[in-house]
Amino acid sequence: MQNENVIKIKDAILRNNELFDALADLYKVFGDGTRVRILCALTQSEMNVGEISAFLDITQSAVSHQLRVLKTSGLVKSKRQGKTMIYSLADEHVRTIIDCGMEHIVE
Amino acid sequence: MQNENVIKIKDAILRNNELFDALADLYKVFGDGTRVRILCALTQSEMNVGEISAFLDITQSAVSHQLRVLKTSGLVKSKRQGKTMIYSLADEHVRTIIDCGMEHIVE
DNA sequence: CCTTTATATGAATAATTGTTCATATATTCA
DNA sequence: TGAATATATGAACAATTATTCATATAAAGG
Repeated sequence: MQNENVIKIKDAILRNNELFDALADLYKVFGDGTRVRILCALTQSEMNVGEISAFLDITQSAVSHQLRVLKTSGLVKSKRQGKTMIYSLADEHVRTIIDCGMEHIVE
Repeated sequence: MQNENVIKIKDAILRNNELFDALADLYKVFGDGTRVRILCALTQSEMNVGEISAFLDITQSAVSHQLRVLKTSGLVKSKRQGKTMIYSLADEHVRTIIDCGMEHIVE
């Protein structure tokens, strides 16, 4: 009894559900004070882990854990430079999303 | 290697801790599938609780709980119409923030 | 009033998550 | 190679949170 249209509609809903979940997952990453601080710090300039840690006064371990979250979700990228790892924003979208939120806050 | 500029920037960030927390709290609200669905539904048109519940196939209680979160954080508003409560987006920022996230997703 | 319908809310539970501590891995340099 | 430095990671713990179930409140109509 599953005609083509029903299947299409189901697919559409499924696709949308995945989209919503992806959207929620993205915002979840921004929904933590430490991660927002790291991202905002990186909007100013790229930094290595130690610098971020010192700059934001957060333990190295916590920074490292959160950087992994940020990298996994594609918001930051890293490059090795000798013993240190330099992190930077993955793309301009990150800046845009932060700005979007800021505008709502300071309204 | 903490020169004056670093210290200044650090102070600025520390003073803005409240801002970052506010920003994180805002994104936290978007960081849940149910709430994103509700918000997206409301971008189409205002709806009462029962309609949202049926439309998204979520229990009335869950919808009501999340609507409270959304209202407390200023993302939706409500008006009573007889026995029903009609919810709508509080302002255009909500739409903008969702669009911002969408753009990142579908890149 | 009493019943029905719509919505809100409180308590309990399960699941997720951020930090810390200890330790592992990786790179440089003596 | 061995020591020192930088970063990553795993386990454990505490805290937050989303849902469910039961029930309370609120409005409308008889």
